Amino acid sequence: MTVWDRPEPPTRPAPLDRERIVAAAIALADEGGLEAVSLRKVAARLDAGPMRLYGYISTKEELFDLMVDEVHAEILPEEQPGDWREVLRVLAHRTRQAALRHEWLADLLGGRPSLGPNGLAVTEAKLAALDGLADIDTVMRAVETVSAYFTGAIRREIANLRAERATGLSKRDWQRASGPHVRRMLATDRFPALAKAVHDGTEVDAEVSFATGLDWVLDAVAAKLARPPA
Amino acid sequence: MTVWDRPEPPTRPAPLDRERIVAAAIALADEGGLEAVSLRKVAARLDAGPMRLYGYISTKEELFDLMVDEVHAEILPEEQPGDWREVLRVLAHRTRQAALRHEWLADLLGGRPSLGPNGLAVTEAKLAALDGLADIDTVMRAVETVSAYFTGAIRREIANLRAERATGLSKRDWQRASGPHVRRMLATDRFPALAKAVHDGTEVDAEVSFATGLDWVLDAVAAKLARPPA
DNA sequence: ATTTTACTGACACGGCGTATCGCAACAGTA
DNA sequence: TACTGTTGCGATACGCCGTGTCAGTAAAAT
Repeated sequence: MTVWDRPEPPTRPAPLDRERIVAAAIALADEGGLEAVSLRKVAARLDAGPMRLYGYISTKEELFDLMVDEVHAEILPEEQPGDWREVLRVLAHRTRQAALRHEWLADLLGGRPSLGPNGLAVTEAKLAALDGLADIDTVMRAVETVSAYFTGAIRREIANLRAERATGLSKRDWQRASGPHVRRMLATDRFPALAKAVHDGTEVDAEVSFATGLDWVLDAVAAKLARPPA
Repeated sequence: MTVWDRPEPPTRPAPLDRERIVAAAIALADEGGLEAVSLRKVAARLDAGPMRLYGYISTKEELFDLMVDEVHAEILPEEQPGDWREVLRVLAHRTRQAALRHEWLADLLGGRPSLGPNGLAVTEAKLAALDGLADIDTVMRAVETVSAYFTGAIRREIANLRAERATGLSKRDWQRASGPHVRRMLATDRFPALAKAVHDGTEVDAEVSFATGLDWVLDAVAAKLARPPA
């Protein structure tokens, strides 16, 4: 039996692993948002049928969890510099930057506990930075408070960014309430303080605003660390 | 032609309005979470075909916006008592309570700007509370910072609550890392600070934890109000 | 060489959001 | 009272979704 008689060995399907699946999903999400991620499309990117994925994940939600954990790897800096304040500040900013790179992260942030290896590593870094500076409960409260702040701030920032993009209004115009609906509402003078804020408020860079609020919260933490609880 | 010959007049479909639609959607979401809300099911509750809703909303997202605005009506207290701090604290707690009543709110909070009448009214209340206590930009920063904190904190609280419910673990057990995966991770001693926190941390009531972090942030705001920015 | 195991992928199911469009009920006119 | 214009309802349909089922097959174990 010569070579010519023998068929080629059947091409085994390209091997799959979670890494490749997650990478494909992230690529899709980066391009078209979370809603562009479907198991069918992820599988198609990997030349596989949708059902193939169920060997690696058992639910679409799990895929999202893996995606978030993957981004947490980007968030964790190689080496931690400086004092606790610097560590928390850097982690907050890196999370924000990750969300600007991967806007879909804003949809997932805080939506489920991050128990993946990278998520845990980030939490570890936060706790380690404060370790020994106060009793454990205060430390945990501090980490949770800072995290809650930047989670919420990032979500709002991305939400506003999308709204601006969708309406085609610049941030300045939006703040000036150029949207017809908001303008009409403000004209009713049922919202005097809001109207004043929109009218007189300075345009602020999103990053500056984020950093300022973060500093306030860090100040608050510093105050509690200095004077441990009664 | 007697009555008996004439058919009854065709029953005109029960009139619809946004209020009834939103109420039906909220009921569905309260029962089965956001994912239980489909235009088809909302319409079915109102004895209507799905397409009927498109006269009142043009997209499912708009329905979500209306739902959020409706809950904002619950959040706004009838009368505002006390000083700015009290106002912000009450609004934060009422938002949290609304999210405990309507857990799906956690999925939507901060996801889009709240420009409905009730959402604007809540923002107005926050701004009005601080009006005149500092320059406008500081006031806005304060409102945003507090809002970011409690948005993030509420999301985390609901996320944890769901995780506990899903795993059947009590909060205490979960904090003790009884989940096999987390326990295994902690055993690797790659997360010493986290392990210590889990092991030595006191169990804290969610509301207390929320209130504590909130007070810290309010302290930070108070400090900035006292000493206006350079 | 044979049996067992594990995995793939085709198919199917039920549900989804929403575009299209014929039709029926009302409002206005003569 | 007949007619006409307008409105808006709902049946149908399209394409997509997540995922259960299951027959087939290739690898591994015997």
